[in-house]
Amino acid sequence: MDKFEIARALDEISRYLELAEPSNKFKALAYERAARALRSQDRDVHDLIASGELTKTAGIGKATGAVIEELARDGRSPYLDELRARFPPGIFELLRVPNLGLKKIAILHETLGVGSLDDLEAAARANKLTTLKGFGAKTQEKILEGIDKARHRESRFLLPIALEAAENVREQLASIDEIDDAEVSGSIRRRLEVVRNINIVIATKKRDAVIAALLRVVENAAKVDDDTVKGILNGEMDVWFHLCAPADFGSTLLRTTGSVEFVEAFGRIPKAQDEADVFTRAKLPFVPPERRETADDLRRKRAPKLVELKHLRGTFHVHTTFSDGRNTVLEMLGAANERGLQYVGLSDHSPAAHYAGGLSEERLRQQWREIDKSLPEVAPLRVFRGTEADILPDGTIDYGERVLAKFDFVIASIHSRFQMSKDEMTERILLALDDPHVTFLGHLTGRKLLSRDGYSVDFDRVFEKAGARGVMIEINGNPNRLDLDWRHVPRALSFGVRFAINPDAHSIREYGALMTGTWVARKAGLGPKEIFNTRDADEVAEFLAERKRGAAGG
DNA sequence: GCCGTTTTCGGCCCGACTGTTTTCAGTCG
Repeated sequence: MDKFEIARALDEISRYLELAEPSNKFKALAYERAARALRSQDRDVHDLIASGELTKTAGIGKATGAVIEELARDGRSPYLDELRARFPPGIFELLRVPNLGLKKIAILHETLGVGSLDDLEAAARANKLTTLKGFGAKTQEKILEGIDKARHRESRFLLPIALEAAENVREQLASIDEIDDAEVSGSIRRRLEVVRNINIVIATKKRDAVIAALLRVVENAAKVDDDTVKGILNGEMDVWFHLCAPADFGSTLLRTTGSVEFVEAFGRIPKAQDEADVFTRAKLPFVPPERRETADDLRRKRAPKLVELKHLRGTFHVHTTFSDGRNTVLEMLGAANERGLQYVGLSDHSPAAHYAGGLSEERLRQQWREIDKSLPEVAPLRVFRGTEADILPDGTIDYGERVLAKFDFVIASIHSRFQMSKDEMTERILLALDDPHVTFLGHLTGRKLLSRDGYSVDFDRVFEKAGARGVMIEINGNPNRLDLDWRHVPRALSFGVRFAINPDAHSIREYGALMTGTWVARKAGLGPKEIFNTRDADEVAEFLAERKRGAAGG
């Protein structure tokens, strides 16, 4: 096992310990810390073990060290196996219920034997929860509502997860000889941030043979009508296959890509093998799939040139192990280099974000030394020193004037007090936008797709101020956030706001959020010129320096 | 379970909020 797999196992032990020994929460915390300590190690875990330095690492002691050694050597830990055996396999699915944490889950399991959403619902409906210590009528009511939310979300999927599943299915189709062509359509092709099912268009001249073959590709496959087969993937995701003749592939692709409103506005769909020809024959300008949501999307006179991943020359909003990232400064910079980026803006958390390991001034200086040390190894990559600084409840920016002036750029984000009223929240953000050190506004609404609504805010007032102050609004590409929502972008544009596509990367892998962020920008109709990080390193450096001078000069 | 030291126990990150209490516990970020 590598360090990340081992760290995941340690996190799992930690979660089980909160259930198994709720009175000793620090034991669980110790395993969590050990996981974190391991992730932030530069060196290979097997080297650390061989040299005897493992347990000298801060946060890793005798017990956690022994578990790490077992996992590294055997790929399993008897201690973890034992813990798993003590609880029902689905017990952590209960965490999907809002406001239900491990402490309460432990009580529910211990006293009522609750081990799944179904168990929990039955217990709540039987009015059994109110009898438990720490639970009351309101909690029981909220849990019942929460179960509904958890179930509702169960059948919806984040775009990258659904896309990957869909592409896997499409690859399997390649082995079916009778299939001439296959393409993913539906909301996945439109790059909608949350989708409910997979749609795949299949071109074939031998319909019956393909239908027979499809029955083996997905579970519970069944013919809906002559052209449609429906099935289930991995026991959770609905898959629809749309069969058509090769000469009809383009038209079927258009029809099943949707949206329903867009297709209705399109009117009669001419037959064509190629989708672009469908538009030509209908005497309509081609509309990229991402832009096919409303009837208006068809009426635009000129299709704008949409931004593409390859246009992004660099990126901002990247975390490292100095705060809550999982890869070191060098690893994050190296990965950016491998992606062919010209520049990276590192931005770890500020002190107010305690839970995320926000950086003190001393830790900042250490990080800057580490950046300097790493630069020769990642040349010619340019590195900008930034921060993701908390917008405090009163609207001031964490760190304060003296420290903020030292950064090349500042991303201002809200990480606390989400439940303020709309007016209070708006005022808070407006005040933050007035701080001359702020370069970007981070994840504007704080939403987490499928788990948490964003806080309420007066968008127009925020856009107006951001436009006036020249503060760019981040399009956070983290698939869980995708915040700013593409639906709000046109309004922001009308106030002169500019954007940056930021990955909010907490690991090397999460640079992938540049792709999802680009999808959002495309859905919003943005071109390369409207995205700050399509500019080259010199332009960006000049812009940031100029802004800094403005902040200093007042 | 880990760590440090005023070495072998006591603290471990913290503040807001909510619902449960009657002074606090669990959850969240």
